[in-house]
Amino acid sequence: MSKRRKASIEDVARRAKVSITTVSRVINRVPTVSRKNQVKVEEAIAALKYTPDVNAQRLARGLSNAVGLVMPGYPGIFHSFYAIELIRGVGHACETLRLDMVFHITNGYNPLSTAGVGGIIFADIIENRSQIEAAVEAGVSCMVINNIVDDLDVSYIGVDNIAGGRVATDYLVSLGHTKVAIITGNIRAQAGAQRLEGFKQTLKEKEVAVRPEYIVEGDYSRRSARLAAEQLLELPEPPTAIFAASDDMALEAMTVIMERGLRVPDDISVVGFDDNPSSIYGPVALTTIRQPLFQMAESAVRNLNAIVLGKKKPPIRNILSPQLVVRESCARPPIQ
Amino acid sequence: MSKRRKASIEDVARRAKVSITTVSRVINRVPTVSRKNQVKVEEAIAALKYTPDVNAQRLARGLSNAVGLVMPGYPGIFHSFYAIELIRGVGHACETLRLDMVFHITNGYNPLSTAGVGGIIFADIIENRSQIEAAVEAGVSCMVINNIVDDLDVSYIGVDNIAGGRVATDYLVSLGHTKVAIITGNIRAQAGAQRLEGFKQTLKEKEVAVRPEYIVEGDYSRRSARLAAEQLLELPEPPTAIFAASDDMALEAMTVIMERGLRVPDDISVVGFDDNPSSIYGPVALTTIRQPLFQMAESAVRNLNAIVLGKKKPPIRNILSPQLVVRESCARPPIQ
DNA sequence: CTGAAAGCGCTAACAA
DNA sequence: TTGTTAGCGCTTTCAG
Repeated sequence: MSKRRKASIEDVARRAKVSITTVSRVINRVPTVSRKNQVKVEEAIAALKYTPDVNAQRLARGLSNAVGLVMPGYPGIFHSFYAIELIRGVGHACETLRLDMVFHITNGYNPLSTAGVGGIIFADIIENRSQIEAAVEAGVSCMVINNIVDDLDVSYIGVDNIAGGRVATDYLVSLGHTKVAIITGNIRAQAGAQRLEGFKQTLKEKEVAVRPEYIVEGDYSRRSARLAAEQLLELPEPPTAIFAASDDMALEAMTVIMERGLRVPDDISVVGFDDNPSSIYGPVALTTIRQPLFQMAESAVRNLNAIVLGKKKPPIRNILSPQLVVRESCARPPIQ
Repeated sequence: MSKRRKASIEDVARRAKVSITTVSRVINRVPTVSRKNQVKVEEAIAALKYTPDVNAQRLARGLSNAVGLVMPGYPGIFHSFYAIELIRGVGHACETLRLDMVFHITNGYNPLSTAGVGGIIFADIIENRSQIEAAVEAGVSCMVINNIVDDLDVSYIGVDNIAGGRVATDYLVSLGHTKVAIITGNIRAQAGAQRLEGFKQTLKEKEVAVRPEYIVEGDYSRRSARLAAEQLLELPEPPTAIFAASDDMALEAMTVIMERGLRVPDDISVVGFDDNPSSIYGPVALTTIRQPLFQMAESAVRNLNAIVLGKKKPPIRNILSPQLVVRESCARPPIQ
């Protein structure tokens, strides 16, 4: 392993007997290079196994081809379909746009090293806005997913979570349920809070009692859902329908229900949120609210990139409508 | 939003009435700065909201404070405890070492942009070695997790997967099982193949038949485990014990078993691999093989960093012993 | 179509 | 303790 210094553009130029500029041109696919030089340079590059130094490129260009993805590091986040889909989506978009994805798992408080990235995607939940404020202040373009931030100069894309909560709840009520419970997501985050809000709104409008004991807090983890479901089932008057703020939690709730010898949907109806494909494979396919996470993430990257490149003017704001996907986990309530 | 150009080190120097070098010194905490200048510079930095340009730093230092994490993007990877723990571990270590984590999800074939990172961690499965070879060739330090690569100048850390497979299988056999099946991991990856290898070795040594129909291939996803478990249970002579190459798969297998009205461990024993905490919460706590993924990931980052900084000489190679964690999912086989 | 030269913002000798 | 200066490797005017 001769630890020879990495070849630089100068080495290539020398070897190809052209100027550094010409080499730069072929690297960047600038068309104004003669076929002959083009070939010479490419040969030199191959021979020297030359790869451009991104740091030098970024410095010279004054632009970074990296996008930051920041996610809160609370327990369970990584076990959520939600987070995973966003990572996949961002990762995929970065791959096709040849962007680096700088991934930050954060507690939400530590200052972020916004440095070195062209833009930042704040994914998932933000309990605390200091990081995003700092990023805006530092002049870095920001894109927020699933969290409406109208008072800052940032873009966002997300689903209408209040509407999502409403659609789910409305469906359950329309089936005839009056004892409907919710296992919430993290309610210190906007998405979780809004899903709950939609739930309450609909119940009120339909004149169905909103019982405090039917509102139990989860955090998107299966574990929290198990606890929540157990708590719900042990109630003197258990609900006949449960809306879980994520499919993962809905799945776990179904498992708990079945473990107790009850049936879904005969005894208890369940609706989830996300449209996680794995919710099709269980014993009972889950009725859910679809939010196109992967696409949202991809779109976030593309738009952010366009902003960074100056091709679009921020803020870009995009709220999608969540959609009910009816499968097998809901039915009319059992007759008393 | 006055899009004023970001303050540079020169602006700070001018404002603090010192040289650029002095500013650089306070940024980098070089002790030889007078208290007075120190304060002046800090004030200027605060006033200008200055943050160093990492690209310029990296270029000047000839060193990148970023580490790459590359993971294969095959379906299901992100739903695995395995991948998640590694991401968390790497992320955590990066956070404490103030390193950027550049995350690459790859198909294993596309050339990696190794550029711009000080070192690369290849996590999880590598079906194809071209990327790692390219990285080595490019002179980037590499650290491979859970995959022994002795013929390349790379470091690795991992668990002894053959031993893991042996321990699990041995435990089952020692309980008296003779009809023991395996749901493998991705066997195109070393870890998956070795777990299977350990399984076979032990069976042979203990003179228990290795039946082909008892070896069914999974890919660490719950879905694949469900399919595998169903296939196993539908055999004319179903196994009395199942070793799944991940806890996720073991959990899914248990679910399938229970759905069919069979009991764990009374009818069928199950052992997993990982020691995923969520395998404690189900109806039957899972017996499993522990591999300290989070710690392995952290250690990978620390060692890699030490190598990049020249504080340790590669290759650093570290194979840990997996450990059996006995809980409730295994018992003696049922009496015929 | 090509090349010379001026930076990009910072670090690290080296001198003072 | 401080400042001068020469790069780090690349892009990008601007002339030719």
